Amino acid sequence: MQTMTIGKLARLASVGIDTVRYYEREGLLPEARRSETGYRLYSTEVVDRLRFIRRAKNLGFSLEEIAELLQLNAAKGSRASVKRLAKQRLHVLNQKIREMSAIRDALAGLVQQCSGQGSLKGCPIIEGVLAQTTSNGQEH
Amino acid sequence: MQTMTIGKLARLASVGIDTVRYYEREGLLPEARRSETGYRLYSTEVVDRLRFIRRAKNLGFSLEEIAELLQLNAAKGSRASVKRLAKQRLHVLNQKIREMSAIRDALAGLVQQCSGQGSLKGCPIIEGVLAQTTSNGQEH
DNA sequence: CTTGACTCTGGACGTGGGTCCAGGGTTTAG
DNA sequence: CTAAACCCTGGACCCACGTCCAGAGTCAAG
Repeated sequence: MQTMTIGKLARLASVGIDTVRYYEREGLLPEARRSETGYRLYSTEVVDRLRFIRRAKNLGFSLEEIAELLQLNAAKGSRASVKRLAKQRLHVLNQKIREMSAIRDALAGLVQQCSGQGSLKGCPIIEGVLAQTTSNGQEH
Repeated sequence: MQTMTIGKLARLASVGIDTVRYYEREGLLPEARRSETGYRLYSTEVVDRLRFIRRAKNLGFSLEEIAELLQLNAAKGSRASVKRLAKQRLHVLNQKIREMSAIRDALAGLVQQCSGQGSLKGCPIIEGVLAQTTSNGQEH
């Protein structure tokens, strides 16, 4: 079997049919060949491409970044550019993990301090959130 | 100064005006008292409540969870229930951190293997994403 | 031939947490 | 008095990433 319609493709790649069409719209998949009656027809290579997309997504790449990767690939881009992209991703990822860990530690500290008994008056968790006498450099 | 309009409140709490109204709609803030001409009027306590919300959000609580916290507070809920909520949050947070770390490690491995030189053919990053001969227990 | 499974299109809807806008009224400084 | 700066409401819009729907055509099995 060399050619298949969208349903089979979707099944093989473990994505939804709508997702395939969505990726086509978004330019992550090339426009499919059509049968005489308008059905999209795919070769097995597209299964691989879809799996590539799915895995890159699992690695935390956004669809936009994946499109970029695919373009590099198609344009025979250099390894350097791929590495740059991956490093960027890695950086963002590390940043996020650090932030989340800080939050986790703060929360864990509060939970540990809390006896879990008694009324809310003086509950370390509530007070902990109330207190925090600014250390936040927020700002959108 | 005991009472203020929405703009000042928003400035003091470092949030947007629209955000304040949004929180009121969502039940995170009580409906404000109004002036004769319909302006919302706030006391300084509301600044604290807004800051509480902002900080809880910084700790990774969703608005829904924050509403729950505030209700516990208002209903004089027990410390146990607050602790339960916080522990839940902590659990989810740890889970996420673990997942992200796994992804980070996978990506870091690929980046390290990649020389950054040459064409894409044989680039460990691209191949790494292509390969991954299923280990994914994804689904929907 | 009919039934059911499959596909097509265009467009609406969903999430979470806001943000922005138009078209009005109000308050304050000069 | 006028202009600037503030406030009101209801509703549309934003992000990413899809998901679902209606209404219609197509294909394979029995």
